[in-house]
Amino acid sequence: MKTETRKEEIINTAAKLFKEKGYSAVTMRDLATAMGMKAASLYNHINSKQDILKAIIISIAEEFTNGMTTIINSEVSNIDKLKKIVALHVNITSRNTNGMASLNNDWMHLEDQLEYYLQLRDEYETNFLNVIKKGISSSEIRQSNPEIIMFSMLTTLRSLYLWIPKKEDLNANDLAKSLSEVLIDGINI
Amino acid sequence: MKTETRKEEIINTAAKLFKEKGYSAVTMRDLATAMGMKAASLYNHINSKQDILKAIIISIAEEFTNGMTTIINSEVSNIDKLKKIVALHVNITSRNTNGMASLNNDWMHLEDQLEYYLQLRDEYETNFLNVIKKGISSSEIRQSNPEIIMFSMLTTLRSLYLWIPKKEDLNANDLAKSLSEVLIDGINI
DNA sequence: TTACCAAACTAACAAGTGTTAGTTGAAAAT
DNA sequence: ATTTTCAACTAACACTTGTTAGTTTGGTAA
Repeated sequence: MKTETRKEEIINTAAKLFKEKGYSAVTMRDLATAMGMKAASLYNHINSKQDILKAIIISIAEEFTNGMTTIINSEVSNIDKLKKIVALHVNITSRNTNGMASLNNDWMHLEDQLEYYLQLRDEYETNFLNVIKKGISSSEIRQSNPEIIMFSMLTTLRSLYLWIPKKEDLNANDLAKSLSEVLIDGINI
Repeated sequence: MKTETRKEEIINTAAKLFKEKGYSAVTMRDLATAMGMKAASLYNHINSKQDILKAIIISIAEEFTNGMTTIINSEVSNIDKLKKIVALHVNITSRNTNGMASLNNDWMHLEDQLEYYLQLRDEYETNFLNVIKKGISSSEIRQSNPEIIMFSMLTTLRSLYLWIPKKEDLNANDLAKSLSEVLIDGINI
């Protein structure tokens, strides 16, 4: 019950392949080859291809939900909440760039868990938008279309998985700081 | 030779399906059903599934290349060049949101044309980055990491295909203006 | 030793894949 | 009136897909 390493190895390898070609284009034989085994052997560890995708995406989505809840409930300014959101994305993405690719690109291939995923995403975006709206109301944030601000921030943050692996020299803290500078100080009053 | 409408219908329908599920997950039978015909009949109009993807992606990529060339050669400030780049994305994306989805998500499934596509993308990003760097040198743009600025702008612009269809009420000019406000006035000095 | 168990294997399946060949009926061109 | 062209069709192909069943192997516990 403690060392589920083989299963996790498979899931991590799958995430890497999914990042390169997408869920649908990766076959169980591709995955098996990458693991150095035969396709049928994978089923000693996992139940189905779909279960792999579920394991990758849902755990990350829940990390975001939990992170957002903590931020929402923290007693700081709305600008500082936005900075925490930036750091949350940098943090989660740094630890699992491959998984983030699946979350971004293959969520629609979720079957049983699709509805749940969409619910989490919806709530997340609602919370995000509320921080921005409150920031505008309280004059922390420049008067501007809050949806465009969120869209701009969120798409940038969602694309971090593409960018972080190319900039290994930049550590997470520095990146979060630079990103906040570009994303937030721009809209800051 | 003038009215290639049937072929174009197939390509546009394919782009719509590719947007929803991705190139690999869309079968020729899916496409045929969406067109109201049998899979084999598609081949009276197109050569292969791969050719459809090529037709979708390469034409858009070349539009971007041409647009960027015009902008680079125009005699305006670097900030105004950035605003023109924003407008270029809004314009191309508005006219073909489905195709933009394929360009963003399925370019890696290009076969013969993959190298060519990557070359166009590389050049585009180099030009984009140069405008930002020059803008910083000439003190039009706030001193900041030019790559992060480009990354932030480009990922937002590349995600427009997700956003434009949801905001039909906003016309292209207004959207370009609002986006420039958020993306550029933030970094503007 | 014996029994057990995790984790690999081979073989096979039914269904689905992109694509080709050849055919048909209707419309357009001659 | 005849031929050609267009755009659909049926049938089939060779291959790939996710997955299951049953077997083998090597190490660990009894």
